[in-house]
Amino acid sequence: MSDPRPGGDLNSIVTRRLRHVGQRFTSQRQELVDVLAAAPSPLTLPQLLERAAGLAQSSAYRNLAVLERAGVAHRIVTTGDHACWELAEDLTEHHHHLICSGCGDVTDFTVPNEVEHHLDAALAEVATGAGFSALHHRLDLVGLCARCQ
Amino acid sequence: MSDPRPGGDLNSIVTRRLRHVGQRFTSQRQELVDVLAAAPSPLTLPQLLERAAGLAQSSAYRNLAVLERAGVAHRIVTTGDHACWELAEDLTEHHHHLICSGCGDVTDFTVPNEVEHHLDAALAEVATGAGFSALHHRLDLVGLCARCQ
DNA sequence: CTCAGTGCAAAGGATTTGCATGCCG
DNA sequence: CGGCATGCAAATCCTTTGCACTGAG
Repeated sequence: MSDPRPGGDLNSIVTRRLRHVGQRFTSQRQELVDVLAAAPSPLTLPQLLERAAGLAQSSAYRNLAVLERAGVAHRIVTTGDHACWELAEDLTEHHHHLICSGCGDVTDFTVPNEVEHHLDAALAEVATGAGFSALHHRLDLVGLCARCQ
Repeated sequence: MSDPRPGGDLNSIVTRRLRHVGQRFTSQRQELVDVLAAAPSPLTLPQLLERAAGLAQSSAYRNLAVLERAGVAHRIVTTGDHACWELAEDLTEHHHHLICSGCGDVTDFTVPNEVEHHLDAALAEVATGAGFSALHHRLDLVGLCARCQ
């Protein structure tokens, strides 16, 4: 909704990241980013195609893959048939997902900073102990949404 | 490794749960459960087939689906090609996953009770606020394992 | 004898890829 | 011009399903 970041800034960040992996910021990629930025929740490929008219399915997949390699988009695997896509977390803000096991819908949520900090500290410890270099964590709440109960 | 639950007990729990959904505890299902119980981490279907010799692929998929419906096994979707399977959480103990984005390997880990409690409390609050009836949460740490760094 | 369970082979379906064309730089 | 980007159609590959057979109760 109320995005703290001016629209032009997002574009230049995306441009930079794409260039960093040797890719251009084409109009199709622009449209995908716009649609993802406008959505309140991650979108499946069919949902993306609905909102971004005129994109070929294969090109959408290809461009999403490019955006993911560039660190602009992020793919979420669900139990549903399709994967979901959202903007990379550092382009939005750290959040988590409510996943409805009834209808497969995904909704964003956040937890208090204090909880996040506890979590981060604990995870950092685990990662170190396992010789694991952590990139990010993922916290989902699985259950039934209001409509599916 | 050192399982606090006597082997026979697991069997009778599984038998009961299967019966509850009108299914038998066949030798193939027994073998799947055994393999899952012996594994230190979730297994993909190919890994399951390696360890449980002589199972037809389709039967393995079918039986895993049955075990999942019975609440005995749990399917984990990863970014990798195959889904992973593990025993239901109430048959093991609450844990989380280290997911290597290099090789796709999944390793179990736990966090201190105190952190879990903070988390549970915060999640319960979120769920209530969203009219969401939570079943369970999922916390994964994504990064590179020791071998892939 | 009956019916769930099983194996094989074929179907399904999301995602990927090959190839010819269009367009930006 | 050269090479990336795109669209279409075909290929991939995990997973599911149809069908005939086997085995437990």
